[in-house]
Amino acid sequence: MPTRQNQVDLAALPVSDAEAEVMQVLWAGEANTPTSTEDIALALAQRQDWQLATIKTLLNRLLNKGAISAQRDGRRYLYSPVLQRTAWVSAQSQGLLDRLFDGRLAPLVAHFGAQRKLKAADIKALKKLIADFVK
Amino acid sequence: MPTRQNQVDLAALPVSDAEAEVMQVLWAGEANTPTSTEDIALALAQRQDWQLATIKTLLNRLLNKGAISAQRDGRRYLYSPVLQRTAWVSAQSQGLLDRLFDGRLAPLVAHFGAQRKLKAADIKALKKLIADFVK
DNA sequence: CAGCAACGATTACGGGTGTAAACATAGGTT
DNA sequence: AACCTATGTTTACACCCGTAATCGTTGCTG
Repeated sequence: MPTRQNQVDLAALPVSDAEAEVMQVLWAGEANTPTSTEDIALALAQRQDWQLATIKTLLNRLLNKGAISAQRDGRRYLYSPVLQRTAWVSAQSQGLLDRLFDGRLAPLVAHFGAQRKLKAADIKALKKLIADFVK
Repeated sequence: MPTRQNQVDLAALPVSDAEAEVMQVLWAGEANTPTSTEDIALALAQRQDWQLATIKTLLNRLLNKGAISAQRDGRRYLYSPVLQRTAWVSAQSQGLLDRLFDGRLAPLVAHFGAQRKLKAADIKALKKLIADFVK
């Protein structure tokens, strides 16, 4: 019963908000270095007010979902992300676009523009991005 | 008690996915015309395979949340959105930006670019948008 | 006027989620 | 050797959500 791992379609993995918070910590480790529960707890302490037990629960759920993997390290485990951040971000973003903007990016940008949510700096950044895309 | 209505901060209203589906129908009514349960059911039948009872449940939950209002019309009610689509879309979008892109739009666009998720038409549309913003 | 049908209101129920406490176990400590 | 403690595993529990079925009421119909 150590390393479970129901092989799953990673793209469709449902990761809850709290679980995502844990993933962020794993992803933050440069080069996806395996991370101990303790280090995860330390990192999370900055933003969440969770008991250690809560973090352990989330790690277990992520393990069972196959979103992370664990390798023994003495008396404990070190965890690594299996689900990659880029894939998750893409799925989240595309999901929102699909639900609200007919799956396309331009309407979202237009929405922000119409709502006057764009500062000059934002517009400038976008302009530069687009220019680079064309190239 | 017919018209409940706990007055709530509309911006922070948590509308679930299924509830949002109902809202979409109300928002689709031109000029936010009050809509009957029957018409809502008809509209939803296109996309969802829900029993009438399910729709009634969702309408009630939305009513209790204050996301919609109801006005009697004989033996039934006509429903209108209280939460406006634009506000909801903004909240959803901003939420995603905050969670994944440091609250800014450019990084999201950059992500799509980096993932090669942008077709030429998309880039063209974006370019035009940006140009108009500057003006 | 008795019964039916259309509505809304109430109740239901399993699964996911946030948030943990309790339990089990294996090293380290005295 | 006995105990403490860190660590993972199991169990808990309330609330939200998807999805309805059932109940109650009030017009309509024959």
